[in-house]
Parts: sequence; C-alpha cells; structure tokens
Amino acid sequence: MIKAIRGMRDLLPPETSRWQWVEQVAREVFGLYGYREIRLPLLERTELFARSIGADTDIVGKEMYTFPDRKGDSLTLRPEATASVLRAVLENGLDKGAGVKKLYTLGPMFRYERPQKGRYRQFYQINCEAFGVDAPELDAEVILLLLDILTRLKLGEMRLLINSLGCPDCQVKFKAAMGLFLISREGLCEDCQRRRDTNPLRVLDCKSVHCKEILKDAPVIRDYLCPDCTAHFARVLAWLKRFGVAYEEQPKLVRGLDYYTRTAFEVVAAGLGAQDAVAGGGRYNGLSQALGGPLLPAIGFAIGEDRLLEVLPKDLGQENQFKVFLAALGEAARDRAFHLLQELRQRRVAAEMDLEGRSLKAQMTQADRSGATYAVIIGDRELEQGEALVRPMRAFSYKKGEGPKLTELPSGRIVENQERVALKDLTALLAARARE
RNA sequence: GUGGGCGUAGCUCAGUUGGCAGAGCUCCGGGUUGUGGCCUCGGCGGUCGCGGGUUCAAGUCCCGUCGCUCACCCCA
Repeated sequence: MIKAIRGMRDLLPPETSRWQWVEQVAREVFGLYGYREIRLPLLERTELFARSIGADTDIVGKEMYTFPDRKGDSLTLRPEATASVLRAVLENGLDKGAGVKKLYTLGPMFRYERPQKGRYRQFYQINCEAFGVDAPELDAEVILLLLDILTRLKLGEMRLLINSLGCPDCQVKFKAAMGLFLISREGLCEDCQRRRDTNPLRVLDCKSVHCKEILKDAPVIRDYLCPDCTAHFARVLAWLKRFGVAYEEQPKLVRGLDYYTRTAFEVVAAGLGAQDAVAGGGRYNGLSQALGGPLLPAIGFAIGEDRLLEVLPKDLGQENQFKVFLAALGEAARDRAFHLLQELRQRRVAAEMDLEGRSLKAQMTQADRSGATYAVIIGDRELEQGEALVRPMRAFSYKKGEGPKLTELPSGRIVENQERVALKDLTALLAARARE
C-alpha cells in the first residue's frame, strides 16, 4: 500500500468540522477588524525566502522543500506565508495609497523537519498581515485581534509573551555588545558557538540549561533600544494594559526569522509539550526593502492551526443540525423517496436515504447514526394512501400541556409521537420544522 | 541530523519457556417476516510494518530496513 509521506497527514471527518469551525471564527474576526483575504501560490522562487527569512536561519539552511523545475529554476514550497504576502503586495501595487492595508490568508506551509507532537512537514497557518503604518496602535490592535480569535475559540490557558527587538540601528549596537559579552564566555554549546558569529541575537533563545546559566547576565535588547523604539514599545504595552491584556515581557524572546523588528510576540498554550507556541508574530518594517521594495512598515502574526486544534476542546464545532432520513420499503416507495429526498434538499433541508434496499431495521439504524432529527418511513402501504410516517428520533420536546402520543407498532413496540403526513405536504412540513 | 519508546483485525490492545493468531469495540445479519439506541445469538474481518537469518517450528530470538511517536534541535 502507498502511504502518505512522512510528516504529512490526512485530516479526516469528524475532525475536519473542527477545522472548519476554527477557520470560520478566524474569518469572522478578521472581518470585524477590516481584514480581507488574499490567496497565494504554494510555490515561490527559492530566492524569495532566502532573501526574506534570512540565509543563516535554520528554515532556509536545512528545512525547505527546494527543487529545480523542468526549466532549471529553483523553486521552494513555502515554509511560511509572510514573504509571499509581501511579494504579492509589492507585485500588485497593493501598498500604494495612504493608510493601513489589512490582509489575511490561510493554508498549508511546508518544512522538512523531524515530525513530532505539534510539528508536521505540512502544517497549517492562519496569517495576518498589516502594511503601511508604523504606529504602535497598530501593533496593539493586531495583538488584540489575535487574542480575540483565540478567546472566541475558547482556547483555555494561554500566555502572551512580548518583547521589542528594536530597529536595525538598535540591533547593530546590541549585536556588538552581545558579541563582546560572548567572546569572554567559555562553554557555550556547539550551536551557540556557531550563532556567536552568524547571528548573536539568537544565542539568547538557546534552551540549553548550561547556556541559559551563562546568559543570565548577558545584555538584553531593551537596554540598547533607541529613543524611538523605546517609546514605540512603551506605547504598545500601555495600550495592552489599557485593554486589560495580561502580557509577560520576555527580554530574551527573539524570533526565528531575520526580518523581525521592534515588537515581537508569541502566544503559548498549555498541553502541547515542547512545541507550545500556538501563535507568533511581530513587526517587520525592513522586509519590503530587503525584497527590493519601498520602505513599507508592516506587522503580522501566524497561528499554528495544527497545534491550536490540539489544545482546543474536542467537542467544539459539531452543531447538531436538523436532518431527515428517508426509509423506504419496496421499489415503488424507494423511487418516490428518491424524489422526495431531492425535493427536501432543494428546500435546504439536509436529507439522506439508503440506496441499497436494506431492511427497515437497517435503515432505522442508519437514521440513528446519521444523527437525523426525523426518520420518514414510506412503505407500499403508505404509498397507496398517499402518506408517510414521520418518526421523531432522539429527544423530542413537547408543547405545553401536551404529552407524548403513543403509537403501537405491529411488533408490539410503542413509539412516541409518530405522525401520519400526506406525501404532498411532507417536504413543506419538514422544511417548516427545520426553520423552527 | 541525534537519542528513547512502539509497530498484531477498521479502532484499542492481549499473545506464557519459540508450538493451531485472540479479546473488546466497530461493521454485517438474525432474535423483532414494517420501526434506531439497550439486550441476546451468529458472522465478516489478519501478507503479525517490510526484508533477510537461526530453528523441525518465529508474532515471539538475531540482523537490517521503513514507519509512527516523544524529546533534542527548530518553530506556528
């Protein structure tokens, strides 16, 4: 048997209804904040990611699905969305004109990593990107938007971690100080020794207990922020505080992609093990220019949908909708039921029936499993009289002062509230009940 | 890329010192010849991940390989 390739999985029902629910909520909230959807290719020129994400990052260095196409051009399956969004914005001139441009996109990303809990080679992100405004109010708004989505999804325990990475000027000064600090320290792990030369900022991010100890009194970026960046960050935090957002300043939080400037944030959730970041984002004012575009301030975030689904309650997104199951006995009745089935659907009533001519008992079992609100029984007897039996499934609610009406079946069983309904009125009646 | 755990029915898992491949759930049918769930009886369903080796005999022991999983790393 051919199996799905490593790190790539099938999302099956009923799980998919939870995904739809998450995406629907995200779309609603994006709409409230004035965002519109952009849909992008999954494949881009390799160069786009090399220049945006950073040639020294792990993502570009060893995690991309890169291959030459038939013409020999180097293509890459997108490992993240921001670079593509910005590329599309610049290519289509969406950045022209005053004011903020707000876009969201969602879909699969690809990274060649060793799979584990909450980490797949094809994984899904919900991305938010806002362009053209450098105001700290926008930073705050984007974070509020993110928390709004997560809250509506009933994400339980979550923490917002936040830091400022400064502008390129601040980063130059900080990297110099960090370099100086690291030069005098011995015993850093292999990775950190390498990072010391390539990207000293990321040494801060090291999870090694030993490195953490060494880095205890390392310089922090905050002390190297220029007055503008300091003021910007202070204002972002002030707004968050005013909106009652509980945040945790994390002086050592950095982002894995080179293009981040100023505000950087992350939302971590309980119950995910080591891969606990459910969303991450920040400002990337320098990205546009790195791609050869104009100066274009920007901020955004990505939600890791796979991880999010992992921690969300398992019973969400499964609304029990009104549904009818037609059970037919005999060929003539089946023909009539098939017509009624389509008529119900035309009236926007969810309806199913058995197409194999199974026994009534089997059809009732199917009706039960399908979650039907009503089973409609049509046999030759009913057909002759132009009627159908309408049988409520599951719990039935009574009107005031009314008790159940009992019907005795040929077998001696007694069922509640089974009605006889004229076939010509059947679909209209059910459509009316569906709207109740 | 590195390390640990695990691969037996659609699912969850038993399987003794190597000796006829099992259970529960699901699914299908009967009991109820025209009424779901509960009960009861029966049935379908397996290249024991794959390849090699040892042995009279391998799900079981050995080697290899693939996959899953958790962690490192990295990140959403």
